[in-house]
Parts: sequence; C-alpha cells; structure tokens
Amino acid sequence: MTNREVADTLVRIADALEILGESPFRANAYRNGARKVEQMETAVSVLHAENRLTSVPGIGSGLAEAIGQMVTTGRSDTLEQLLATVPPGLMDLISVPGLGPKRARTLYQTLGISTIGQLEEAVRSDRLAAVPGFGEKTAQSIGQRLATLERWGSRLLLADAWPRAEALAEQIRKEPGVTRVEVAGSVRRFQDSVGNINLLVETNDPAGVLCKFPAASDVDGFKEIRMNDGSVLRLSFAEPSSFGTSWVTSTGSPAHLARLCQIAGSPELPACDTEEALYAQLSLPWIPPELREDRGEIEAALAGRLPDPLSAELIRGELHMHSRYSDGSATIEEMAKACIERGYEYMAVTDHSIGLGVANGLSIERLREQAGEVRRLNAELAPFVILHGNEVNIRADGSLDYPDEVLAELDWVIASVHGAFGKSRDEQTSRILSAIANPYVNLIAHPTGRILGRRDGYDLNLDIIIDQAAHTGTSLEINCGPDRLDLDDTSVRKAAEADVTICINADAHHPDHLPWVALGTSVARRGWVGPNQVLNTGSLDAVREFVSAKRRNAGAR
DNA sequence: GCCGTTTTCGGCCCGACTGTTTTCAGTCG
Repeated sequence: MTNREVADTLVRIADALEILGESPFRANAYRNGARKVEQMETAVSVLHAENRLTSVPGIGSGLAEAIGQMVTTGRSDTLEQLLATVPPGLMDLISVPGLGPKRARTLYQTLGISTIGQLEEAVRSDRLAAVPGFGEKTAQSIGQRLATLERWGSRLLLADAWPRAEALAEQIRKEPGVTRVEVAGSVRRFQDSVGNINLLVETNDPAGVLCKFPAASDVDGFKEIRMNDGSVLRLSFAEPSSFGTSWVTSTGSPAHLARLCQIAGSPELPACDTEEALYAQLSLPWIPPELREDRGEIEAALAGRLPDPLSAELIRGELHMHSRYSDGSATIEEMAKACIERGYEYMAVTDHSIGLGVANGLSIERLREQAGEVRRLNAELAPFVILHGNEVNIRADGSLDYPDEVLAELDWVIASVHGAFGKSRDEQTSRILSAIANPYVNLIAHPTGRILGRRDGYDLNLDIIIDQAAHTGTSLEINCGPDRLDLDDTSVRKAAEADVTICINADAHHPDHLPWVALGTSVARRGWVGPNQVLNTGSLDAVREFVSAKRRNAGAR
C-alpha cells in the first residue's frame, strides 16, 4: 500500500468510528495519523520495515500496528471489523456535504436510510424534515447538495483527466499499427472538468485497437468505453491525410465547429493533414484549443487580435501559500526553496487567520512571531524575497479577523470566505464588498467559493464585486486548486475586461502544489487574460506598488 | 488512540456558523 492508500484507509477507519459513535478522540487519532502519513516524505512501508513508525508524533503503538498490517498484507482487520458493523452505504452517505457521521447515523436509525438513493427518495417524499434534529432548511440544503452531486456524475477534474488521458494515449501508442495518438476533446481545451476523455488515434487497424476495449459502443460517431472507475473514454480514428481535420473535429467545441462549417459553407470540413492547414483553408490563423468555444475567437482571429498566450513559465511568484504555521505541511523555508527552484523571484506566505481554528489560524502574537522568521529568512535567501502576508478570514458580517493596525504591518493581505456560505445574494455580496473596501486588502481569494463536484459557489453579484475590485485596486484570484479553479474562465474574462488585476495562485499547502499554477494559467487563457493583466507575472516592485497604491488612494498609511 | 521535565490516567476536542432548539448539537474548514 502506498502512503496515500494507507492514509485513505485510516480516514475510513475514523469515519466508521464516528458513525458508530465511538470516542471522537479515538477517531481523531486515526484522522491525525492519516494526515501524518500523507505528509511524510518517506514511504510508510520503509518506516514500518525499520520499526520507526512510532517515532512519528501522533503515531503510537496502535496505529503502527494497523499501518504495519496494511503495508504487509494490503488489508486492515481494524477497518474490516468496523465495516462488518457499519451498515453498508452509510460510509458513502457522509460524502454528502452537510451530512456528517452523526446525522448519517440518525437517518439510519430513524428512517433506515443507508444509501444515497434512499436519501434522495426521503428528500423527494418530504420525510427528511420530520426527523428529530433536522428541519425544513436542513432537508432543503441536503436536497440541493444531492442535486449538485448528481449533476456532477462521473465527471473528472481537469487535473485528474490530463494524466489519465496521457496514460491512455501512451498505452494505445504501443498497439501494432498505431502511428499517432493525440489528446482531444474538452481535456485538450482545458475545461476545468470534463465528462469524457477523447483520444484521436491514427492507425491502419482500428479493429485491432478496439479489441483491447471489448465494451466499446458507438456514440455520436465515437467509440465510447466506460472505464472501471466510471470515467468515459471516447476514441476516434483518423487517416494521416485528414488527421488535422479529425483533430479539430474531435477537439470541438461543437459551437466552434459549427462556426467553422459556416465559414466553409459545408457541413463537412475539408480534409487536411494538419490543423494549421485546415484553419488556413478557412482563411484563419490556427486557433489555440482553449479558445475554441465560439466566444468571439473567430472574429478575433480574423482581426489578428487573439489574446497573447499566457503560460505558467511567465509566473514570477506565488502570492497565496500556507506553511506549518497554519494548515500547510512544509516550513516557510521549504516553501521558499521550492519557489526558488521553480525560478520564482518572490512569494508571499499567507497562513490562515485566527478565525479558522481547525486550520490552526494565527493569533496576532503568532502572526508577529512569523514576521520575525520571515525577516530572518529574507536575510538568508536574498535576492529571493518572502512577503509576509496572511489569508484573513472574512467573517459572516463582513468584518475581518484582524484589526487594520495589524493588517498595516503586513506586506500582502488576502481576504477570503471560509464559512457562512448560505447567506443571501445581497448579504454575501456586501460582505465581500466590505473586504474589498478595506485599504489593506489586496486580493480576494477563491471569490465564488465553489468546490467542483461538491459545492456550488455561494450566491453572489459578481458584477458589482468586479466593479469595486477594479475601482479600489483590489485583485481577484484564479485559485489553482484542482477542485476550485475559482474564478472560472467566463468570470475571469469579465473581470479582466473590467480592468481588474488578476492573481494566479496555487494556494499551495505543500511544495508539490506549486505546479498547479499551470491549471490556473489554462483557466486564464480560456478567459482571454493576457500576461499583462496578471499581477504575478510582474516584478516584485510591481507587486509592492500595487499594495502601496491602494493604501495611498484610500488615504491610509 | 496518543501523549506526558506538572500526569501511565485523564486530558485531548479550534472557533464560527447554522438550524434546531429553548441552551446546544452538528458540520465545516
């Protein structure tokens, strides 16, 4: 078992303990152990072999034994015994946001609900609100969240779909007769989530390839295969002489293709060996896949005004990251060195503020202590510069977690919403507006709060937010967390058109998260955002001036 | 289940927010 698998197993044990109503401390011990296993550099199997598991703080003899069994046998008696007691299905039920172990247990005991299907039925038939501890609002919000999950279905995050597409392409390239395989479809267009993985295969023996996928069926001119994990693979086949045209048609989008056909004056596009040749035949320059949405790219291409391409290589610093001071799993120094290795010139360490208790948010004292460490590291790591920042929680009433005097001490201030998602559109909007109005707030992080596949963004009047962000000199984020990608492509386009400065941040909790920035730059490209509209493609001086300008304009210090 | 130069037993368990309550349990990050 890998560390990841061990950690997942420990979390399942913790979930089961909570559902069974065992001591929350015991469950917490397993959860804590899972976190440790996930964060450790060494493989747990190595630590086990060397008898060093208990040297990890939080892992005692009990967890060490359980982990030992997992890495040697791939099984866990602890988990299996618990699963024999927990009604099947209940473990999945707690994946519904708003349903924790306690409520799941209540639902099982009162209504006998143990599956998501039964839960949906209970919501539909209005039986949920009558359960003690539940009510109208709870039932309603659970219903909404079920609908979100259902809408998501078997979609994949872009970050998961890309490597899977590449791996499948690599596998098919090895088949006899196959001369070329390319990723197509919405993955190639960098959509933030995708319904299926499209691959275009050049081969003289399609039947030979399809042998490997016996369950393939014909759908919309593709060979469609439902994979074991529920994801959907779509294969199409091409001849060398028309590969370019096939690549364009298998990449889409349908709306873009419709425009191309319109220009061609035919429902069939001319057969060309390369994409460039096809676009040239239609008197167009090659259009990057991520722009192929019929959102003005044809007109812009004709006018020679496609946006300048933005790439992850142009990012010069990370302005949203966490360290061990709050919920990150690396030290500031480790994060800084990882940034230096990526060729960054600066970073801002932005741990959570006091209101996020479980993320170990910083008290004012700890924030100041951190300032000292940042100073020391800056002396050591120059010319690389660490800005001392914070991700300050926007409270339900719109106030911030620290007073202005404290914010004034920081080099860079992020404000963001982490709770009270259910407020009305007006309340939510004015809450964020009051953060924007603060002269020390430089960035609103993950502005809509959506979690892909799990939670819709809160209700928000984004137009007003964008207007005020532009007006006050506050930047808006493309958060590159694979399940956030927030702002999304269309919102970020609106923001950039309104002259809002955009920040593209990995929100890194570990050095391994820094490369996520490439997901954000793909969102930016889909949003027509050019390099000069992004703050962290600029120099450190430009970032500092951005901060000073807002304070000056607000008449602050 | 983990931990201990205050404890080998008895703590641990943040803090905000919501909705359901009539003073608090459950969930989330």
